Amino acid sequence: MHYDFADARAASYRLDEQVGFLLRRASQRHLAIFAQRLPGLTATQFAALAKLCQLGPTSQNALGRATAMDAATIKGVADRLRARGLVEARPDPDDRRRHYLSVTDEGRALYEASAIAAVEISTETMAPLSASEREALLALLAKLG
Amino acid sequence: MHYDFADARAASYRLDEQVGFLLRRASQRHLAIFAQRLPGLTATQFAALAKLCQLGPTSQNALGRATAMDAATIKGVADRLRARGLVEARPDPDDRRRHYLSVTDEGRALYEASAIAAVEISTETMAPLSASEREALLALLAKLG
DNA sequence: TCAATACCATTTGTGTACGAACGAAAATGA
DNA sequence: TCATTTTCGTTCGTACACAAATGGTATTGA
Repeated sequence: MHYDFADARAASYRLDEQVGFLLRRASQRHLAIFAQRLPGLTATQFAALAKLCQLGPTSQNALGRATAMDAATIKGVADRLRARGLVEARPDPDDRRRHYLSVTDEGRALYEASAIAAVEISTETMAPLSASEREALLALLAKLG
Repeated sequence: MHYDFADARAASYRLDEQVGFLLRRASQRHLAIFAQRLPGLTATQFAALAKLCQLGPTSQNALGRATAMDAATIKGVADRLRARGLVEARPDPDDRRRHYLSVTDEGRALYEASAIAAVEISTETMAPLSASEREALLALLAKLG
């Protein structure tokens, strides 16, 4: 049997050295920590809530862009936040395509009560890293945006 | 109105500096590149296929552990790989709970034909980074496992 | 004015991803 | 031997994430 380049290539493929795999594992770690520290609110839901608090009334798609979510994704997230009374939607009188989303008092209260935990979740996720390593990781990930 | 610590905290929360958000965005970037370069096979499916090629016949849950997938998740992935004829399942005579998974000839051929692209996807995902930055990122992400 | 274009929200379908619970089967220990 | 515990595969429910298609609305530019 002759030496097969495809075999050599395939044998040398190391899953645990691929970015995609490592990103997936790191995300799993983060989501597990988030669910434990802030149960009842997912990471994406918190991201949307936080952005909406800071931006003020915003259209649904615009909020999606601000939080790196697809139009179809932000819809589901917004629906769940509305169902829980954290966010409310009103039609835009100037543009009948738009639904303005805004945070309710309850939503703002939950956001403010959760902000500390949210930051702690970030540091806990990166707990295996030193302070300078954490900085480096954030800078490197930001470059991939 | 008195100075409110919660307000200050909430105002200083920066979504785009949180690991979770950056990890999500980096994963989106990676998955988009993967889907473009290797259409018809998802990143998770390829990971399972690759591991199974390297491990040889393996039980479903064991393959899940090797690829960092939940038992419920690996089941769906394995089902789709089996439906496409890339993987086949056989009962383990020694342990009647087990289904041994193994790669078909077609599955192995697809894996070997895709291995180059898989590595290129990794480097393309990290294209905005220099060689040393890529090394650093992989090392930092590995520490979070 | 009218047509092309862009944007908004929604729906459908597929594929992860996890928790929780289940029955069957195996391994362990007293 | 018997009871406890663990493992294996499965199912259900919830929540992202994206592609693609739809229909409504606004903007623009000829």
